Amino acid sequence: MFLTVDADDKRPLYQQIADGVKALIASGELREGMALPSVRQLAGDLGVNLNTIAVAYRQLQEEGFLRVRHGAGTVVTSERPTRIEEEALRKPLRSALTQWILGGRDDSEIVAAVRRELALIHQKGESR
Amino acid sequence: MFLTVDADDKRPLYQQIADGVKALIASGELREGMALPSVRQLAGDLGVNLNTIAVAYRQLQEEGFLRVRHGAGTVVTSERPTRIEEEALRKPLRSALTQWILGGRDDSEIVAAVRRELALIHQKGESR
Amino acid sequence: MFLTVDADDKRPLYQQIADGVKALIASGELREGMALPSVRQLAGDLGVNLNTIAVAYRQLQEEGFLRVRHGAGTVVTSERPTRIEEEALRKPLRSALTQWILGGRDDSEIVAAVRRELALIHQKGESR
Amino acid sequence: MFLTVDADDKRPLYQQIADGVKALIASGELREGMALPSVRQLAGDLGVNLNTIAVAYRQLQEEGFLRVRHGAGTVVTSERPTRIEEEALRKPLRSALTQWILGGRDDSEIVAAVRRELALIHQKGESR
DNA sequence: GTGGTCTAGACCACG
DNA sequence: GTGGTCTAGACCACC
Repeated sequence: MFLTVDADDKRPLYQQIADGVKALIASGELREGMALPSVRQLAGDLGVNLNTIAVAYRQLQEEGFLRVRHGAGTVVTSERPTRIEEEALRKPLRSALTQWILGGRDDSEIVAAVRRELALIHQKGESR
Repeated sequence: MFLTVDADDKRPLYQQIADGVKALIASGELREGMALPSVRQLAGDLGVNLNTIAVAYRQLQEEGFLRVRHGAGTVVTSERPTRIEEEALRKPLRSALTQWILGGRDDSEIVAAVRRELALIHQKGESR
Repeated sequence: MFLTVDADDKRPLYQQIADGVKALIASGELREGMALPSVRQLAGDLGVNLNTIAVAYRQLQEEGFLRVRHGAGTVVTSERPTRIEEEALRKPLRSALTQWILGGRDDSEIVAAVRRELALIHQKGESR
Repeated sequence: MFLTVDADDKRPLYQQIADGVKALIASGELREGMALPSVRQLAGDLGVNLNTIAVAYRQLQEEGFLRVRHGAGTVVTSERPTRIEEEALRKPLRSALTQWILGGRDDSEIVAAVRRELALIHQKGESR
């Protein structure tokens, strides 16, 4: 579990943690059925409040990524969320691409960066 | 000027407005030297408070996109911010791509969507 | 915390407060990691609106002097901004020196005053 | 007359102009009895509004630097303002020095910079 | 006319 | 508890 929180990040702590878990799932580092650290454990590791972890886990549960089994810890759910509607995915992508354009990149540079980034995301999950 | 604010959006109003202006600049709809509506005017159009617009404009000024001249109006800066370092651009891109992967898309689908989105962004600025 | 606001001062209140905090940091009275009063507390102490303090704190955060943690408090940043380029520092110095010359002082008087002023700035931080 | 206005400067235009004239007087470039350009002329040269120049000249007149002779133009006054009280001079000096300290300079560096700056100010007036 | 600042008071989000 | 956002409305400074 390589999760970190960054005080300079503008996102709230619980969001950073939830996003971090999602990234681990996306990369394949966390697979279906694998157990997550307990709320107490992770809170201790990251040096944050118990509540903060609980909020992150609850959000992930509501989104269907985790299953909390009473008294038996938290595991990555076997049934992944169904194919998400494209409309919801476009907004953050468009926003990210806009920043690249404003940063002075042309389309071919951006597409190359996207390919590079996708490779990096997948690579992490394979190295295990 | 096609700016809108969305109450369901999690971002604060002033951020939505600032992002909207940036998008207009990225698309070429707003070009160097063009005047923006006055804070009062835009506040009236969008149905938000005058101060909210002022905050958005000030942020854009600090980021180098606008020149706010006290007593005169607000115009798009002629000299755009220099090429932004890649590191700052990667985080939001990576985050957006992660969501696409979790949404069940494979890499080729994602790259196609990126190309589509880039075309859409540029298209807007050309229709004038 | 010896911060005051002066109605006769031409600078806006939030700027006076931000400058005051900077002066306390420069003198060493406020050191890395020290907590600042909450916006509500300081607003009450100075008799200004809560928002005015928030604006001052946000500006100081953007300049790298403070770390504002939502839900927790505000502390002096551990890593100070790196060495600032001389060009930005010269303008206000030149302006101040010009006034001394117009006020009828010769160079040796001015240099003596500068030494005196520097000593005063540092002195404050040591008396603790 | 080497006066310029800078749109990036935070000071209002009339203040930049007034400060510029003061700097020319301090350096000796403008001496007692010398005529200043007319309001119209200077407004045209700088590309600013007539009123803006008028405000700057009026401020300089109130401070005793200029004498406006009805229908006969504006000249640098022969009787310079008396020795200004030190208290008024200290505030901007202290503010400028604080910035140098925060910028990472130690006292000897600052004193050296002050000597350099004083020399530069005087030098300008001699080269004519 | 323009933008800038400030207030009082409300409500929300975070830890 | 903390800070963040927003409003309504006031007054000021600039051009």
